[in-house]
Amino acid sequence: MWRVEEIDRRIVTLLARDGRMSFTDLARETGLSVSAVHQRVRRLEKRGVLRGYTSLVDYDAIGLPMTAFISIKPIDPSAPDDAPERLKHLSAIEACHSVAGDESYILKVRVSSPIGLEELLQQIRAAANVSTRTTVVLSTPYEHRFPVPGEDEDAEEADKA
Amino acid sequence: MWRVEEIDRRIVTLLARDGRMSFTDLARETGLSVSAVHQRVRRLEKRGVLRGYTSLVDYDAIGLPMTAFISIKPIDPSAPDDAPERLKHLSAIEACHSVAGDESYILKVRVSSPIGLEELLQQIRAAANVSTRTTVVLSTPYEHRFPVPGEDEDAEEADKA
DNA sequence: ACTGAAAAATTTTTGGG
DNA sequence: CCCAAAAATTTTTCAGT
Repeated sequence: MWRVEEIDRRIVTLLARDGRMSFTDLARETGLSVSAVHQRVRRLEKRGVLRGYTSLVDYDAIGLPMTAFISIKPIDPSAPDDAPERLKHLSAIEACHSVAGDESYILKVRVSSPIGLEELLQQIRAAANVSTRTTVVLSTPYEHRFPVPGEDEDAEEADKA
Repeated sequence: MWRVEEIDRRIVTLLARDGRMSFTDLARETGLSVSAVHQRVRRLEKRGVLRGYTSLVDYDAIGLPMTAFISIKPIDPSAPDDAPERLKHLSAIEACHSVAGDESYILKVRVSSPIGLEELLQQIRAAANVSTRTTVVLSTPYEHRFPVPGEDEDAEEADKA
């Protein structure tokens, strides 16, 4: 896998901060011409570095105020593990991560109420033949931040002297 | 909190699927005029239902191929709990959720390597005076899906007869 | 790869029902 | 809250370096 270079990285960062930023603004921020950034963005899209764009939604406002993480474990460990396939019709599941550790997947889900969560858990257990462990989210101080590679280094000016 | 009505919900869903969809396309999909959808989108933004827009990034390509969930617990339970504040300067932390259960927060992080994760854990423990429990993500079958309220009901045509 | 500029399309404003 | 149309801006294409 190749390394995304400086100016492309800047474009990706800007679009992560504002997915609708115009090419005009991207050009101004990067010092390139409009057509140059345009070309770069299209290339980043084609190469899959930019996978798409989305809006950030207030889930309280649309009637899904409850978030939870559900860890799942197969009841029959010898059965083929196709849980993601079996669960993907459940639209409440925002994400599905395969993980190391005692359980096999972590799901992030959004539901309308405790009863909605209960029903979802039943559907998950039935669909994938798994046991579940649920962690309810109480609040979310922050989310959807953009991790920048090499930003958290401790001693950045060590080799200046 | 008021209820987002049908057509606004459709707009939100469309923009969740494609955050750069044009007003022209939104108008066609909703059957409204361009200015009507424009007005509605601006209102949804002002009311905070649409919180913003972002690009979906391939973290492998930008040098952050490793994802993990880190659960944290205060070492001194009597100290004031300002962990989110103390941690938010760490850009590797994509999200911070306060949760019910044995631990107090779940962090989602992106790092470049196992060593990067080790260093991040040290920084987290030092900055927030917490113990950590880490679950490494092996792969992500899906992510960033948009949960649609009322999509997972089992018996939808029960009261038709 | 980048630039500048023309052409095409979209966004935003305006005026009015 | 809705539409239609004008005005402003952006996106997209393209010839040239």
